[in-house]
Amino acid sequence: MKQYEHPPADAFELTAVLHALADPYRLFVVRSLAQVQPQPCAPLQAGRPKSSTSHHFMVLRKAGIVRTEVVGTAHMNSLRDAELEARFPGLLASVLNAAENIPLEACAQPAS
Amino acid sequence: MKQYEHPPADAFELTAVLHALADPYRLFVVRSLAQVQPQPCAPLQAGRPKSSTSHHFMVLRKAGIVRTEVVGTAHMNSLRDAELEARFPGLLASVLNAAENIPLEACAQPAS
DNA sequence: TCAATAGTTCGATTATAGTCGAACTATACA
DNA sequence: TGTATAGTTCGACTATAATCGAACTATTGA
Repeated sequence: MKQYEHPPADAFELTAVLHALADPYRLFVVRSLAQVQPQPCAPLQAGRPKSSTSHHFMVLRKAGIVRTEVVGTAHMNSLRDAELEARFPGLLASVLNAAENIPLEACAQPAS
Repeated sequence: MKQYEHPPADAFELTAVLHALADPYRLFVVRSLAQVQPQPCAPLQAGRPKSSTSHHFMVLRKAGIVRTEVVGTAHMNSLRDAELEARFPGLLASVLNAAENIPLEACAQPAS
């Protein structure tokens, strides 16, 4: 049961985290995980092909925002919220709070 | 004395703000302005040509992070911190706080 | 009115990032 | 031992963004 590499919290880079959160679809994923955790990739695809979804999850993983555990055929994703909070206090919370005005579905759409 | 267009606070877009802050040089500008405010562009160039500097200030202005007032030949920049705080509470503060570990000079370098 | 200063705009170039189909891997389960 | 399911990897293409020199605009102050 091969698992993923995840950067340790002290290797998180602020600009990488901000960049990862600056994409509407990735923000949708993060918001969805904040509500239901953990979740596999499939229900979060929002109409994208699997290859695009996979790419965005990789960006989130490399930035340290998401942890992915392989459980059978499913890859279960959860937020590394405690580690992010320790490293960048208040950052994720303020982003999630700021996103609350935006309809969740609107975020999910592929580029218009 | 021609002035700039600045978006109203309720038109700020979260992803645009995050994208603007996700660039090392722009983060350097924002951190510098947080320390000394207002400042013209010139002392913040950090070795870049004027055209690059101008481009980055435009991104910051369009996102609503920076306000630029034309005063004589100088363009005085300041953070729209109160408006950002009202629109996205805690966001700018947590980014500035998170950036404190990073040496300010390191941010300023053009891409390595 | 002329030079100097501060910054913008333009256009070209390059680099980075997103998108997608197709082939591939790994697990589960019949 | 198939076959279905979940997700990755690869490679090509496209879109977006950064970079920079050169020409331009606006203001100041001699």
